[in-house]
Amino acid sequence: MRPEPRLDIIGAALADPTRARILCKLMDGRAFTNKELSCAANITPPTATAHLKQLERAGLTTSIRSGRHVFHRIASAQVASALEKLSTLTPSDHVRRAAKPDSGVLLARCCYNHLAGRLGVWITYNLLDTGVLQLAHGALAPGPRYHAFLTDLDLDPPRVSAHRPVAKFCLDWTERRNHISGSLGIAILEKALKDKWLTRQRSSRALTITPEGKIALTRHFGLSDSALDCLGSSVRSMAKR
Amino acid sequence: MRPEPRLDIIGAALADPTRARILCKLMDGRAFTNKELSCAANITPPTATAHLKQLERAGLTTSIRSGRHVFHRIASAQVASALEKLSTLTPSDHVRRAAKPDSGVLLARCCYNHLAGRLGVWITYNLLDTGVLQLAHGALAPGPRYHAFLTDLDLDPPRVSAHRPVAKFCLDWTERRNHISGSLGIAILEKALKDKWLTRQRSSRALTITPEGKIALTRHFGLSDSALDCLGSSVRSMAKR
DNA sequence: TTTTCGTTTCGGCGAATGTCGAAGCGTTCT
DNA sequence: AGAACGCTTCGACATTCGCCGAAACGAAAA
Repeated sequence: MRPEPRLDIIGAALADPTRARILCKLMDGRAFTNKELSCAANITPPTATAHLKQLERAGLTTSIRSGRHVFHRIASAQVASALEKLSTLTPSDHVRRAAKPDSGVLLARCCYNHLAGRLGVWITYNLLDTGVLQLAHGALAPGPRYHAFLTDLDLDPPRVSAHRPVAKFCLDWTERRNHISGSLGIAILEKALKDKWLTRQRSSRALTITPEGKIALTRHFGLSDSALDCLGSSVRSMAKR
Repeated sequence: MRPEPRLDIIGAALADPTRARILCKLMDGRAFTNKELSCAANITPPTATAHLKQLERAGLTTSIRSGRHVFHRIASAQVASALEKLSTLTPSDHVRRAAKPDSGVLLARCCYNHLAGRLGVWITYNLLDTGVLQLAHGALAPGPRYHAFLTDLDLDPPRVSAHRPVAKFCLDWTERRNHISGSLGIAILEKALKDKWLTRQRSSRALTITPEGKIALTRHFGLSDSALDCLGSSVRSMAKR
């Protein structure tokens, strides 16, 4: 047949709004059951089954049985990153119409396994400003303060290999600006969740900044009150448009 | 509404096999008319119009009128790279069934504006081996022989800025291995086409290596006869599976 | 064992969509 | 001006697909 990639197979899997919602729900990296997903997407379990089957056949998700539950999750980090990249292309009028300013999604959210949203962008630029990371030919590399930063946060130095970058840019669909993924990005999100700087919200990828989190983020990433206000107000100002 | 990216909008645009074929045809970076595309996709002009309208509405393509012709092309490099990344996810059984071993697509093809396929992979590793490029924390950076290489090939030194990497990895859907894009990748393909080392094939992204090209590629990228045979035979060996 | 519950299969309904032929419109060539 | 050509719109047809309710299946709990 045609010696071309079958874009339509994956496209068809993404083509339905309901499936897109399911995928977005799964994009925080956790696994969910049929019932949870059908509830989140406002459909009945039979319909969810059909959708999940399609997603799995297209290779976008995987499922494992555990007793009478079946857990579904994104098939791989590769899939997650391709989907995130695709989100970038969403026509801007749709994003603006869809994004409720008071939802936390614009402020802080997780992107498969690392931090995104305005907070993610902020942290990234702070890491660059303070020399923890630096730009080298358009790519992110450890900077002079890199090891001090790891010690400060009590992080294991991520295994730095040629094939697994410490940090790389990941384009954010709400901000259209880069934030960091890579092993450092993953470690930061893990740390923030473990120490309860951020807590997951029930039914979305949004994250909430706890009081302790505010203190810690201020200390480690220079997230001043005014910066927080600024993040908040820029969210609010978007609502008026 | 939902504060989530509308993956389904782009998904719907990709969902149809015919549209996928059109996109693949456009992925070589050139612009084509309605008629050319309808012919390539085995549909009538009216149908092509409908498809191209959808692609344009989804922001994947752009069109410009020129007299009584309308040329369509991929909307941006960003779209091209997202699509290429998405191609990576194509279920492997479909790729294997679809890829005819004797078509040149596996050997050498262009990926929007740079070189891909086995030749692209080969050249990338050769550039790394010879110190033209080097790995720095998982990213590509110019190596010690970088400027000598540019002089040797009579290339203008691409503008190296922090925001426009000289070279970056681009995952190939046939090889599942990295090859280079970025300004250097673009320059190499341009040079190869201009000096007729490679010629485009009529109706696909595949490229043909000319006799002069073989000599030049041998000189500049160490592409020995045995390496060529190896590339060819590994193509052949894939056919048996 | 019986009950409960999560998941899946099946059948049917309604909406959306890919396809084409015929016809209309605008540009270019003769 | 007239003919040729490329693109688009329109109408009609067949197919696909999302969705749900009812019912079946299978594992856990009572």
